Amino acid sequence: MPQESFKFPKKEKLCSHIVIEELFSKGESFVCFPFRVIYLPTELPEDVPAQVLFSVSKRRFKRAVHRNLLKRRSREAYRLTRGAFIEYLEKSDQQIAFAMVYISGDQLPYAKICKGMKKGMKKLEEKLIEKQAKEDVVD
RNA sequence: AUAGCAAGUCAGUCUAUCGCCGCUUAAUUGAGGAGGAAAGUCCGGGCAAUAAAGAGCACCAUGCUUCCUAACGGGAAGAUAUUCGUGAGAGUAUAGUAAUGUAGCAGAAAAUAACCGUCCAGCUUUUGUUGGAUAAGGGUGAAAAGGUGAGGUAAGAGCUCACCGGUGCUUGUGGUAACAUGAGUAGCCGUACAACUGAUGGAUUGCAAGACCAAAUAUAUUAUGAUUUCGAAAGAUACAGAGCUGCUCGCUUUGGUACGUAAGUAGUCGUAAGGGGUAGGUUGCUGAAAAUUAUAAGUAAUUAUAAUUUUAGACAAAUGAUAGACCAUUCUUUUAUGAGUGACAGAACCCGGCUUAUCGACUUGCUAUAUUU
RNA sequence: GACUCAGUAGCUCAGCUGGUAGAGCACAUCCCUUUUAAGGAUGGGGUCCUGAGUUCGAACCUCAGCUGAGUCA
Repeated sequence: MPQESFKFPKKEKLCSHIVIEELFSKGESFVCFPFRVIYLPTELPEDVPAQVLFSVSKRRFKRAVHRNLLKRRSREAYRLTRGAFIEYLEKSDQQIAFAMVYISGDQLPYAKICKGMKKGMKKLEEKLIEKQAKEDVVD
């Protein structure tokens, strides 16, 4: 068992204008309590399995401090829980871009966000497996 | 002791593990990484681009004095008036009214005031009416034409006088000055505001400014190759007309058709160069009107000198999470445990202010009340 | 990040240089009509976004705040 890497460098953040626009116009989405996940398997400019973007609406949280705090918490949760998901992607040789949009009305503590994140990752993995299975059938 | 006023300071602390951002190193090696308001974007600068000979008008801002400052609509120390507070103190206002403009409603009249009233004269038997004098009185209004008293008068009136209030001029004293205060003298003195007058300042746009490098795609332009279209003269062939000549050959000449070449024109395709420039990248970007400490000058804002230090630089945007201990505080209650809370708020080109938000704690000076000595 | 606007009746808007806040539609009542619509008459309805200031007096002028739009790649 190789030691799990908890690093989260800039390569794995979604920064490209073009990919983001494509993601929000073409991507599919589902809700998983504190988050709304939008995903799109595409080719990425960097050599990594996945790129993520975290977003907190200005409409729900007026103050920059609160938005920052929630983004940090969700980023931290992703960093610690994504191990299995990345492993799966590497095995199946896919690249994916996805966005996590925070939709809860109040500020949740770290523990709840972490729970939601775990559920979200699992669900996303299942969806991808389903999709690939369909493609295989079509081929 | 309680309650306050002013000025200022701090903005929970420490340890471990796993991370993030840029810098650095041979190396996860090393040392860093959010505020007093980073906020609002309300003023003033730096910096950049564009524009510009100069002047005036318009427009906008400011408004007592002296000082501070790179500059300001900011600040410091004062002046006058006024409001709040028992008080320490706090707030607000302050260019000018010569000409021009405005002052709704009410009121006789809103700035060269005569509606009622008072008085005089004429006419009229009286009631009344016409002409004049008069600002003492009149339910108004935000504001009513210096105030009080006496003299005076037909009735009144700064019409005259005394005292008081205010104004202009001359002048003494204090103060850098605003101004304060005293003496003399004059006319007896009409309010407020402004778009009006005068003084000072203001070019516009903002780092998404601007500068540089530059894939992919399309391509101005240039060079070159291939190909296609158009295509003159000369030449040759056949045909037609005319002439030499009546006919044929031949010759000369005209016409048009086909052939075919070079220069040239236009298009298409390829190759090379190439400008502007998109994605993206680099720069602008943090060493500065810098910070800290000390000394000196000044009532103070602030300034000068010396020493020390380098102290965030991201760009779909870093500065976090978890665990434990301590600190402060709230609730419960078995009084030493348990549960909870930790203000406002997050750099975005950089400075100086202003304004707004803010839990709790501390320092210095001062005030009021009560008690004790 | 920088900059520019707006907020007035249930809705859409006027109100320009301070002096009683208005129009259209909508609503209510009455008239007209056999009835409805249309038409006519009358009426109600306002924290002028909020709070200070200037002024005798503020929807309007000044300052601070709140909310909602827009422009710049």
